[in-house]
Amino acid sequence: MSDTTQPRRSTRQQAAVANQLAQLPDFVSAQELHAQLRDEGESVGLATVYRALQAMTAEGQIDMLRTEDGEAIYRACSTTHHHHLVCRECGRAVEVEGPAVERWAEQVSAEHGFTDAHHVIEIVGTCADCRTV
Amino acid sequence: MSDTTQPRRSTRQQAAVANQLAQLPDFVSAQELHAQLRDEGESVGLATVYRALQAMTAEGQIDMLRTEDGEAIYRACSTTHHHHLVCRECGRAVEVEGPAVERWAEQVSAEHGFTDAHHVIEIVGTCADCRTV
DNA sequence: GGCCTAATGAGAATGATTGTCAAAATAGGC
DNA sequence: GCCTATTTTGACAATCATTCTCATTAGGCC
Repeated sequence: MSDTTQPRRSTRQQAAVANQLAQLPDFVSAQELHAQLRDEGESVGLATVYRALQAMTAEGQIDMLRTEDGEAIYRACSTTHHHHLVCRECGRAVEVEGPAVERWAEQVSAEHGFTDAHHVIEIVGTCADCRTV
Repeated sequence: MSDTTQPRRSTRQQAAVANQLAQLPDFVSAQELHAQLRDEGESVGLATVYRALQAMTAEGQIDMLRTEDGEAIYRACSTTHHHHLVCRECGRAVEVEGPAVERWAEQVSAEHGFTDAHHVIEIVGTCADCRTV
């Protein structure tokens, strides 16, 4: 049960989702993405959009995170490993890196006998713009 | 909308929620908290549990964050801050601390003008027991 | 005690997400 | 190009946390 990453079949629908996502600068929810595709005539079933997003997330091709109210949002992601600093008011997200943290995570995992470790870090705060309101 | 913190009326139910939360070392979902209260005979309506948790979160008395699958979980603020190292096979979780990471998170937030920042770190790996299977 | 108003609770409503399963599409061998 | 085994799709039902509704109950205060 290793990550034998068996490639999925390539279909019009999956391509449409990947394409749309690649052209969007910001995070979108599955629902929004589905609506956009429909508006562009590239109609894809809602369940299929969810499945495509799940698959791409599992394969690490896109980033997924949660809004303050629990909705999952997705975005095409640069190949570099990074984390997010999200504003709890406006949802604006900043990508941040932290080599020190990467090392810490590796070390902690190793100390406890864990292998093949991945980690997720989310920092939520109030950004300067929202604070001054 | 400053912290005019107009005090809510104090009721048995709110006290029960606050109390229960104060005695739990870790995050719990509203559903779990509701079940626990029921089991202890201190029955409180589910909607009321949600309302109490919302109010306490708004007043900054407790922390709220989201699990990977979007469920809201809550914890009394005073608990020692720590993170989790979770096995992807058996679900076993180890609590870990990392002062360096805490400092890093604070620093990154400040650099980008974010205030009042909280963070969540989850490390997922395969533990020694599950690897040897 | 009695009044005013906020808080409660039971259940309905909401809304994102996931499951179901027959029909359609893909990859590969011929 | 054609056929077949398998995967993927899509419409809709099902799930499940969370919120809403509204009649009833219970604080706070005189």
